[in-house]
Amino acid sequence: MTEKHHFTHNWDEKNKRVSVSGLSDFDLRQTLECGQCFRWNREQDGSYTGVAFSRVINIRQEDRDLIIENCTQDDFLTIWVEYFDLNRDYGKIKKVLKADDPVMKRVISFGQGIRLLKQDPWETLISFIISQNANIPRIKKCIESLCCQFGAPIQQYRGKTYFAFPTPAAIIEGEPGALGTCRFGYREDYILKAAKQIGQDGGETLYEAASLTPGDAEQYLLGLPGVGPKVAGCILLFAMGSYSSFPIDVWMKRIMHQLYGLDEGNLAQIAAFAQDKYGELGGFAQQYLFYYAREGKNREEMERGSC
DNA sequence: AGCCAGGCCCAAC
DNA sequence: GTTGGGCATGGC
Repeated sequence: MTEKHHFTHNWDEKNKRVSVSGLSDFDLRQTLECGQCFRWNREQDGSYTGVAFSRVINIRQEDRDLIIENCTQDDFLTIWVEYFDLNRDYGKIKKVLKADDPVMKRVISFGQGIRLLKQDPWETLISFIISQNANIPRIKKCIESLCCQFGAPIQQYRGKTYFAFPTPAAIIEGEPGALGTCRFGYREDYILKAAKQIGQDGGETLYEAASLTPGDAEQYLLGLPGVGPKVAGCILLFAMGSYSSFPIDVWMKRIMHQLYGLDEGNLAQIAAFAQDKYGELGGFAQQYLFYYAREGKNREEMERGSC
């Protein structure tokens, strides 16, 4: 019994273009700019070009359609359907979260088209080690630098060279001192140690962690250098399909205080509240809340700038 | 200029 | 087991 498809797709083999139509609850911009991923760049025409799983694509949305350029049908089916979580019924999820919760009704209306991307665990691990005590523009720069320095070139696309996310071996065997040019600061040591540890078995343990129970997977992740509860939560949620995971950072603390009156300093209280209120859907709730928190900041800045 | 950023580590209780 | 200071760096 396969899951029901909520979309149809066509492909143009000659032009390497795949068109997806009939999507609902999908907003490309919200999905790619809500802070879960760092390697997508918005082009002049509103499309996005990015790299995941060593493939370069350009993607744009027109109403309920997606147009994916530089993409074979095979890649669409084996990579991008899962990456963009196209088979999940987000209408149902939002309905459950909104039931008897006016807060979530408002929060979800802001990010109604967010999807949880299914990303690569190794890339997600390193990306969120980098993310600690940094802001999103800086995280993007660090990752870009890492990929340019150590990643394998994939292809020239529209005049630019795109690089794969580097393997652990590529990072370990890179030019001594090259890591320093990425400007990771104190995170550099975590990254090098993580690369050594993960590279030891070719990433096997990390990739198998996804099939453990969420609790066991979290315990494994917490043993990696530079990985604490928040980073582990992001890896579980964005790469391992643990959708009950509810990563709590400074934005989440603030917004949970603002919206639900919880104590910002009491991490355990916030976690327990989320577990109780959102349960298995915690990860989805977390993304809507995080987006709302950051959108709210952007709104304030716009308002300040205009007067 | 100075505060803050998708926190974690480690020492001191 | 909990708490708090220190932490490289750059965005804003």
